[in-house]
Amino acid sequence: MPVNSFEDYPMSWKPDKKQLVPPLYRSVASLLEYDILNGFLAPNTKLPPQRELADYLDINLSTVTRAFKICEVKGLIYAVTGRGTFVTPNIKNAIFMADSDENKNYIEMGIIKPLDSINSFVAQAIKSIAAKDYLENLLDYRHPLGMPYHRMAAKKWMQRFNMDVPIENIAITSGGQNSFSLILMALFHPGDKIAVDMYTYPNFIELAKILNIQLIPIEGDELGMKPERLDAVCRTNSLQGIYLSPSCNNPTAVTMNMNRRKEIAEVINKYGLILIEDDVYSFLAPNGYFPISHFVPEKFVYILSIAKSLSSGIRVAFIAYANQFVEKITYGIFNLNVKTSALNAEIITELINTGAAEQIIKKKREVSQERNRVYQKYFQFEHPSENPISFFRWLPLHKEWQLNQFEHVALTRGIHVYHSHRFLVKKDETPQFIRISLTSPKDSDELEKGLCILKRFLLES
Amino acid sequence: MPVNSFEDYPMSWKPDKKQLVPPLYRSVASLLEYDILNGFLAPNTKLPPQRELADYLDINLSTVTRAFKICEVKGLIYAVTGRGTFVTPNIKNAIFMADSDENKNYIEMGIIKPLDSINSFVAQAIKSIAAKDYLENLLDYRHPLGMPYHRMAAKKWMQRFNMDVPIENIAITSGGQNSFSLILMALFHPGDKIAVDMYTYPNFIELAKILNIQLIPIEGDELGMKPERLDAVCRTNSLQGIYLSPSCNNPTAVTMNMNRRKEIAEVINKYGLILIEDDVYSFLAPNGYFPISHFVPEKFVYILSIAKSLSSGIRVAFIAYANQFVEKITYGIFNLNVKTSALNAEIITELINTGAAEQIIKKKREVSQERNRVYQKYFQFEHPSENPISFFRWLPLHKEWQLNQFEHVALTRGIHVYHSHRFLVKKDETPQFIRISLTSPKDSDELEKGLCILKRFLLES
DNA sequence: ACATTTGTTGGTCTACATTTC
DNA sequence: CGAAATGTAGACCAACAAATG
Repeated sequence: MPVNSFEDYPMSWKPDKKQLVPPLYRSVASLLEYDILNGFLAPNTKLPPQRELADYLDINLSTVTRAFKICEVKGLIYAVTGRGTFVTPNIKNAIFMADSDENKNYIEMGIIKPLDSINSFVAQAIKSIAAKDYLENLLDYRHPLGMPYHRMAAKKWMQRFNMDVPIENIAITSGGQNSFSLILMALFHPGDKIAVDMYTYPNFIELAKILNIQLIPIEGDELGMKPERLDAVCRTNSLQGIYLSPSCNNPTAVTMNMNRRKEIAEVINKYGLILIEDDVYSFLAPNGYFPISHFVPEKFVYILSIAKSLSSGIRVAFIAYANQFVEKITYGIFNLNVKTSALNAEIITELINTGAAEQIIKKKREVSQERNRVYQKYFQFEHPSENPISFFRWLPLHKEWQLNQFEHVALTRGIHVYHSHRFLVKKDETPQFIRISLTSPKDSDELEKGLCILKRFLLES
Repeated sequence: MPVNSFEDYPMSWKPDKKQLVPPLYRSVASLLEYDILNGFLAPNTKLPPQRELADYLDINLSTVTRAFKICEVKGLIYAVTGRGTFVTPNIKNAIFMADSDENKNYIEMGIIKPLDSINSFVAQAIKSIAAKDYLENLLDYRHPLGMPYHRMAAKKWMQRFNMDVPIENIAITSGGQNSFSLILMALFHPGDKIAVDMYTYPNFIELAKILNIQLIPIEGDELGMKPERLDAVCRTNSLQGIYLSPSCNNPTAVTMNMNRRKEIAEVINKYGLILIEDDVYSFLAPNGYFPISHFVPEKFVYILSIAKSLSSGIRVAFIAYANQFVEKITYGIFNLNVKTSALNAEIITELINTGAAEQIIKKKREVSQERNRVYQKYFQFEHPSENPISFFRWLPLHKEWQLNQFEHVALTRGIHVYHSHRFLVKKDETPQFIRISLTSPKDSDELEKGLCILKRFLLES
């Protein structure tokens, strides 16, 4: 029996008690789902406390908890102990190129284009491969992890960035994002927890969400993630992995120095975490740096996408991994993709073996350096461990904004940029930033025009 | 307090009660996991009944249930109501090409090779594309779902098989398996249930296992899955989807006739299931057949891989889907792969638009027909709805075998074939079969040699 | 600083479904 | 065929933990 009458009590959601059929918790969940999906409950609505609902419906508290859990897993609501349960605002923060981006009337400084236009080597490589007589060898089912010759090229390219592993521990995948999918599926389970930087690559965040893997943001300082914070979190939570991009963290542009890498590696080893090291920006890092994976020999997965460095459209990445993951990753590749097209791997192999790859990254570093020089005419670097030739910059925002509001107003001014909330696992009101892509404008002039608009906009607002 | 003393009671697993720390259920689960992973509990060991363990450990029955559930989700054990709980034998049934398959001393009739060797058109297409001046347009980040021109080709190719949808409902993916991953990730949740044929494509089974999606096998007859059985299962269970391959079911080679397709579609619509239609063998089906998707316009996903029909190594598939899935699938592609290489899509587009694709499948149908003629010299078709030009055949086995035992003995005789247990969701002792690939032997002579060995082997054993 | 609000977690009980004998 | 064995599912309660004011 309900203790009180709720007739004139203002509850934000009043499910019809008569509609409840066993199993109760599922019944409640589907009523809630229905009301959210049909717009009867607006985004951000605070739902009644679980106890109150339980009382109103004359069922047990934990029955309501379970019902809410179902909706939370589906992403319909989110709950905060002590504060309450809320309807999720339907925002997708992941960053991808839309199809309709062709004839835009703004300057692109949001997504990070990889300076593909300065690069005619790839088309050249395709032509030279097409002329070869072993073409048909590239067109069958064999070598799901990559042909030995391609894995040799991958090894060589990794060595270029101070990562040295035998080809038995290397596989070819269909790009960086595909590698993340593979690793999260093959080495983790739903419900597992992975440590990430406070500000993290949004596409990794969204992927983890889809796979029900929980990300735990760890505070950092100017040098990146703080080892003592990581240690503290590991001590009280059971984490399974950690995702890092130490060459040039996206979005903060921080390059982690060798000392910090070693400290972080120590904590990783101490708690037996699986390290997922994303080294897509390795070609922008100082030459002598070793990957963190180097110091975590038992539990690393190292991902070297070539999307930013060599070619974005070919969809190839190289991954290297510790011995104990060989079987699971092999099986994961079978199950996720079967294999990556050997033709695509051959193209990248050609670039690496002819030395074209080296020329491409040399040129990209030069152009990016030039773009950063332009940036410094308008804004300054914040601290010395920011990567000086990063493709993007991270600028503190001094006024408080809503994500959508800020990005929208910027667009009406003629520039596309991203607000820091896209990069947060939990959208809190920490200090705000914007990420500015320097490589997406057509040329330095367009970049300068964009930065000029931005500077004026920030001064006015 | 335990009711009995278990000192001299023969329990197959006796965890140390003193090692239990709260939370109890997790503690029990990790003790069990430890003992399985370290070999103290052999595969197929029957664990003590949950009640007995609970009594022995002096904890509640459902605490043990929960502990076992954790291990079951991890795939360490499996439970059957009424029979007991058992340690999972560590068998991977998925079928993939191993790297070491080059110089084998047996005739390959296990995996299904797609007659790639009769096909030099693909290399030709690559050469012609390499010569084109728009090559660089294929090499960037744009058009994550596929360039409009490529989706037009996909539409055209689908129309060839009586599937007609606008290009807004079509996307290019990185092959059939990649499409399954995409669909299971984007449209389903862990714990969801999907109906499948009693005998199902093993790589779909393994993928579902990784993603914690439960497959429910439905009985069939000579025409494929029985509509009344599907209806009965849907009435008592809440299913979310169904996976079918009606053009030529793998492994049974059954082609579903139009009448059965409509009956199945009716049940699918009645219960609002999501249809996953795998039409990789459409090019082997009679010309006038409509896909089941045609009759499920609100809830279909139709997958047209070109791995068997046009080229296995290029890693491209076309998918078409109902309007309501457009957003989720688009977002899923972003998160899983970002995009599929436009170069690869261009190659297939070229094949389709030049008419080479049509020639390839014509030739493959002829060769497959010839191979089936050879097969009929040794064995007969079982019933009229088996696809007469299937790349593989499904042969009843009259003696009872263990999967590994049978395949191993066949190998020592010089032939590689697959036992029906690989295709079962639950390995029961139903009537047994073997799947024989007709297209993997080099030529008809080698096939004949293989069939000869097989026939002798089956007669002797 | 502490009591209050609110969500989370673990353990228990009971009814039920499936398989076996 | 029906009783016994065995696993499953739903609901409830109590202790706990995090946020709030």
